[in-house]
Amino acid sequence: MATSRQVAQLAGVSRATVSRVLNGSPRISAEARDRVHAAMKALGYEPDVVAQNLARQRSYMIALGLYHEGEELAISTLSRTENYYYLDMIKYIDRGVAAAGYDLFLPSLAQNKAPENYIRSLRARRIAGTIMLALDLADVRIQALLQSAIPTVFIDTRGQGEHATYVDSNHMDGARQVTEHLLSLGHRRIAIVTGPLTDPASTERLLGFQQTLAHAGIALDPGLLCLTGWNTDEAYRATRTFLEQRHDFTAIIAGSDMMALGILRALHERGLRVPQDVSLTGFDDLAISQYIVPSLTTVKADRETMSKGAVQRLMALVEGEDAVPPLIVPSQLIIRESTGPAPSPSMQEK
Amino acid sequence: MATSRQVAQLAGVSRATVSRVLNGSPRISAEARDRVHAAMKALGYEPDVVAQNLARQRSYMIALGLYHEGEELAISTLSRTENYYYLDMIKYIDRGVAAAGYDLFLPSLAQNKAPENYIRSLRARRIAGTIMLALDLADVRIQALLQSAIPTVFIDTRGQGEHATYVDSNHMDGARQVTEHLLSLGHRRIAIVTGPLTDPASTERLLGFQQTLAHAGIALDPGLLCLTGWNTDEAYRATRTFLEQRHDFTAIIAGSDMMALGILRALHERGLRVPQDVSLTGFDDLAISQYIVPSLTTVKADRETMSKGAVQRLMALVEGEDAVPPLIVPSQLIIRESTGPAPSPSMQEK
DNA sequence: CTGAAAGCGCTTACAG
DNA sequence: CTGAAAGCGCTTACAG
Repeated sequence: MATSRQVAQLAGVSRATVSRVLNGSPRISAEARDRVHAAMKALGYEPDVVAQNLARQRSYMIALGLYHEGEELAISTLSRTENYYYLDMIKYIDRGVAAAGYDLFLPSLAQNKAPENYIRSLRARRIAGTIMLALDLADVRIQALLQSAIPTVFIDTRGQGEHATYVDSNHMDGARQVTEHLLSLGHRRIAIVTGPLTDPASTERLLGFQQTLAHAGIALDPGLLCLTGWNTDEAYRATRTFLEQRHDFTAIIAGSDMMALGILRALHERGLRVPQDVSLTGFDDLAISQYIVPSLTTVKADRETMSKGAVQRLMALVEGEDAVPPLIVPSQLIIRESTGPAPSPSMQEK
Repeated sequence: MATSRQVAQLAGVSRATVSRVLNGSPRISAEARDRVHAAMKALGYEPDVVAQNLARQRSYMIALGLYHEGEELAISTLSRTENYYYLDMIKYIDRGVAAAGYDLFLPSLAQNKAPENYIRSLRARRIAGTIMLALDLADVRIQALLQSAIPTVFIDTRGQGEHATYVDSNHMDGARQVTEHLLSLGHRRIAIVTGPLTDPASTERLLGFQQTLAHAGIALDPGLLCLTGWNTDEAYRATRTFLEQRHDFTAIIAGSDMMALGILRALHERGLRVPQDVSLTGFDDLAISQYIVPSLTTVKADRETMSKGAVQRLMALVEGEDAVPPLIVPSQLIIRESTGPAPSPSMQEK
């Protein structure tokens, strides 16, 4: 590996000049610039990122955290079905961050063992900022992050602070759309199988559901509310238990597409057909949702817009802007095979 | 952020001593150690990783590359359905790497624009080693990596070199198991819908399939071989086209679970039921495969063993061992709902 | 526009 | 066992 010293020598300039050329300083003569560029080419010079980071006292790395209640803040959790939703987001985040000249860093488990060191370890790496996915605002590490001066954008959690803002989808409106869709198909007894209400996304959706029902003159039956975890397996198990107690509904709104997959199986095992016997909807619109049989009616979260918005906001925070406003992205209902008219022996049409 | 200088001052020792304590040097007095530890606690000291990396001329970061033909070597590709298979692997890799005191680094797109700089940029970061998933050995960057002294473990691609080894699953035996399973169910006309034969995994499986058929006295009908891409959508489209030409088979072996999902939809749209009309099998055993309806018979790749083996081998390479032997992990057939007896109007039982 | 010098916060032979 | 000093490869006021 060639060093800036060698480049300087070959170009017949000082290392300071090499550095200036490298960093696109304006006060440099065209001639010096050309000589340095030629020398860099000749030597195959690539600046030492580690040394740059030390000298500049900052790095061009963005930490990416992933979090679900009780879980670690690590990429490991990506393999959990409840996190498939984040895969595209990571794609767009990676691209956005790369375009801005940053790299993604994934803090691993080792650092999470001592929560009180979380911030310190980010600092020790001169992390420029962090993007946090799906987390629990009450977590001590998150609180520490909010207190710190580290620029942060939260996705799917509404964390705000002097150096923090968020990006989220409009859960309430999504719930409204899907509820109206089911109502228009004649469904009156609609069950909800969703994630814990400690998660604001669940609560907002529940609210949208409730309001829409109320508009239609229908009271929410608390016995049709089934709370469970966000992943496929938990939804599957919860639905099995739920079906043993109740089956006087004609539709289920699942908290996510991956949950819907588990619910679909539970219904299947019970001999209930979708959508002939029960209509089923999800949230998210994952890649697989259009392929499963039946394909899934769902509320699409515009993850591309959210991710790009997150990167753009993070860069603003990194540049020193404060009071960066949050972004709420619209949700969109996508109708597929899993929803159909309410079966006739159900409630009468209005 | 406290520095080692402040720690030294508070403890009444030199910075060299602080450094020695930090790195667990044996030649240090218990008394000095205690004083330094106390000072570190008092100041909330966390060593500056960037400075350590520069001084040591190495970092404790492992680069993780992901690659499919024509694609970038980036985490972005994780969102493609053909890469869901790698999600658990990343989990185990992250954990293994963290346990060894390393962090994961995801080289992003920006660096890939200039392929000739790929190695340099890894070097410039003092990357300790790399783990490469699913890639094309012929790629120029991979060739450069093999030439370089950077320790590398390939997963699912058999790259070897002085500083490189690989971990793979036993594709041929997996193909044998699934073929025997279908034969035992009375299937005689079996179609294969798989990824391109430029990928050795496909070729090995085809070989296993072919050999097993031959053992049973059956010749491979080339018209029952359908080559396409690894993702869900490509498999779906290819199967649709395929079904317009042929439907004189009673079973399909898909190249992966995600491909099977697309094939399932194509069959569904054609009015063919699984497994009553056509049996269907996958490869991989993804989390969703047990939930989709019908649940999928598949060949499980033991991703936990593969990943752990990869980390262990990478650490050996990083420690300077050479000629680290590769690891081939056994495959295991998992029988679920998507396979059943060949329908009666098919070939006669033997 | 350009260079000499100090500094970023560690580590590590070299002496003792 | 411990310290003084040099070094890792850059960047950046400070002069000129």
